[in-house]
Amino acid sequence: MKIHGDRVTMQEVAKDANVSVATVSRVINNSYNVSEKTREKVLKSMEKLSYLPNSIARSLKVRTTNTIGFVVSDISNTYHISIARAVEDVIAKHNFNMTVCSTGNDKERELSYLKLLMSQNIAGLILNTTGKNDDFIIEMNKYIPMVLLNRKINSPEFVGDLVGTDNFNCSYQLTEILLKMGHRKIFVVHGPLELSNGLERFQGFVQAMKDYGMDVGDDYPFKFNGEFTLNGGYKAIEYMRNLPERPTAVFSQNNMSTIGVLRACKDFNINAPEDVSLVAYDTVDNLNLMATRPTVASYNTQSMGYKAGKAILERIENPKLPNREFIEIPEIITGNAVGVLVK
Amino acid sequence: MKIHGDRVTMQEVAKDANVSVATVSRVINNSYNVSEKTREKVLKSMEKLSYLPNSIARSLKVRTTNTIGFVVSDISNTYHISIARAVEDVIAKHNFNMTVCSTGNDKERELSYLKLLMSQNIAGLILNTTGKNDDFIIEMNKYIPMVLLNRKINSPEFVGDLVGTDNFNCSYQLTEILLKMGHRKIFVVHGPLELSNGLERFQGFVQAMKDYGMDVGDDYPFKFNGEFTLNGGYKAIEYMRNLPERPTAVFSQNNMSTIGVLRACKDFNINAPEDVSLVAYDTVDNLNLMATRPTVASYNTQSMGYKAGKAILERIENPKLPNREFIEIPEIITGNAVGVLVK
DNA sequence: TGAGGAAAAGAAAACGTTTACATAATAGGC
DNA sequence: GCCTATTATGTAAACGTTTTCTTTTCCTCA
Repeated sequence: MKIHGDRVTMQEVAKDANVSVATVSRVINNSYNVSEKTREKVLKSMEKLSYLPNSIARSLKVRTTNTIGFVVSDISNTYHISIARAVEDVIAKHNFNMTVCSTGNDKERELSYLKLLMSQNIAGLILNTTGKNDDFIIEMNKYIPMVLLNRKINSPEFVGDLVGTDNFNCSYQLTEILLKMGHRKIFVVHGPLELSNGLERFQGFVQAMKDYGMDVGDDYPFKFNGEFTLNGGYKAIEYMRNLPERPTAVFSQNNMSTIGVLRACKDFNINAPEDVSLVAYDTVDNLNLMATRPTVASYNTQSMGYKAGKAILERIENPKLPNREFIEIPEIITGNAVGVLVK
Repeated sequence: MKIHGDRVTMQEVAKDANVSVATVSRVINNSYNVSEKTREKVLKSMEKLSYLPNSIARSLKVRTTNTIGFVVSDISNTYHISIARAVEDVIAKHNFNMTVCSTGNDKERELSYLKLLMSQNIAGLILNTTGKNDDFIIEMNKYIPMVLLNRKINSPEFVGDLVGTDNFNCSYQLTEILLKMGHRKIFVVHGPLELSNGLERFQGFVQAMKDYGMDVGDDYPFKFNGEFTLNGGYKAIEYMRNLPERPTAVFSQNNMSTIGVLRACKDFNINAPEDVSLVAYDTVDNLNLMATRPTVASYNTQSMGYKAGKAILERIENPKLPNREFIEIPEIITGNAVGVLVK
């Protein structure tokens, strides 16, 4: 628990350069009132002693850090990590770094991470929330600039930006692809409906169905909450197999459930597009190398991360920026797992 | 740049509870010398004011933080991120969090990240080094406990652990699979030979070839430095196409180059195993869903991350632990892209 | 040459904790 | 009830910076 040795401090640099610590501080933060001669002297001493500033001490004084919090349901989800990677690129240029946290959509875990981050005085937060800690987040938001990822916070008090996708419309569009091909019995593997993105995607599906004359009510047989997880997607297909009537198409509403769906189809020998057609919200890793490729709505996660990174930096600079929304447009990539329904 | 408001401090809690700050500090760190009565009183005040400790101030005093640095070439590489995820799970239980950094194998970027982390007084570092900043790392290592990932540091001064794979033997083994099937003209897409893992994998290949009577010298025609990148893997195949003589098998030595190889094969209509057989070090995402599946040496990255997380915690607790090595055993997964050579 | 002002440098307080040390309160033993 | 040993609490210094306020040094110009 104890650091091995003792690092060299400003005091020592000051002594070595025969100036006061204030002067050393000034050359480090290159403020203007320091003569060229002493600046060089100090720089030389810093070099000689290989001085490294203590960010902790600095942070205590200036009351902010160089760290951005990045809190998502699962950092190992390629969707999230590729956003994170882009964020990193943006903020690294400003000498920021990034603490990443996976909540697993668990209320307690999210809360404890948020508290930890807040106690660590992070400069800003990029958050894909579980939706279960709105009260705390609103409180935290009074101190920490925030950018939301995909999931909104239901409160007028929230101040910050949102980077996300057009859940409703994109979902509508994907559903329509199937509908236009004649599919009507569409099995939807949706996500948690408490989450704004889960709900909106589901609603997009419902609306499209409605517009084509299908009513998706409580008794609609072809739906399953896949929880946006791999396991959930797998279970959805297991469930589907046992239905008295088979759907002709499957619409999985996020990348993880899509992978689950694909694995289950493989395991149970369900072929696409012969047995079912497949469409999916989000793309999956190595899609172009896969044997069975659903038609997907692919988002440019790099661009999303870039925007999120830029947004949080701007918001740190100016915390009272008006709320903004950055909505990404998907690219529809047609796969080989979708076919016209032949009756 | 300025935090919105002012958070509540220990002073205020002390005032509210009508005790000294020392007492508040004591109940927070629940040291023993505090009566049940005042403990309750303080706890109540903390609750009432929703007090959150200031980790920065604490860190300044106790000279350590709750943060682990995780520095790898590319955090969005599924291999790394899934290790990171496991590390996170381990350390989160101890109320640590993790700052992740991608060096892109760039010397300067790695150096600036390491300096930043050191100035931030991280408690420990998990490092997949570029191999280009050994001097600084050795210096840093005097202050910060370290666990290396896959790539060694060439210095007797280094104190820390290594979590890695048995590069030489595993590479040998994969090569031998091809050799036993009759392949002799094996195209090896290796990594940077300055890196310990790059070199050892290459050497494993060379040794296996030698043991089967093939000499892989400077003039061996079937090799290409794919730099452990996707692009590199792709270029390797482009290069291979233009060789006067075609190899009968390809051995790509990390996951990124394997993806590059697979994409290139697809683009150039090179079929496996008809045209070439494919083996690979590391597995790739969604392998089981892919049309062309190389035979791979798959590592349990979760277990590796678990070990790395555990190791760093132990080392933080006790910095003068002897150096340790945790070498993971691969699972060979036979794919459909490997075939016996028919002359 | 000397006064005045600008520029450079220093002294010291502050950021919010922890902790060694000092003091006050309590309990136990007679 | 008094003394002592113990436990509980308080005081103040320290962690390594930044920054305000002073003081010193250096010019410029009459």
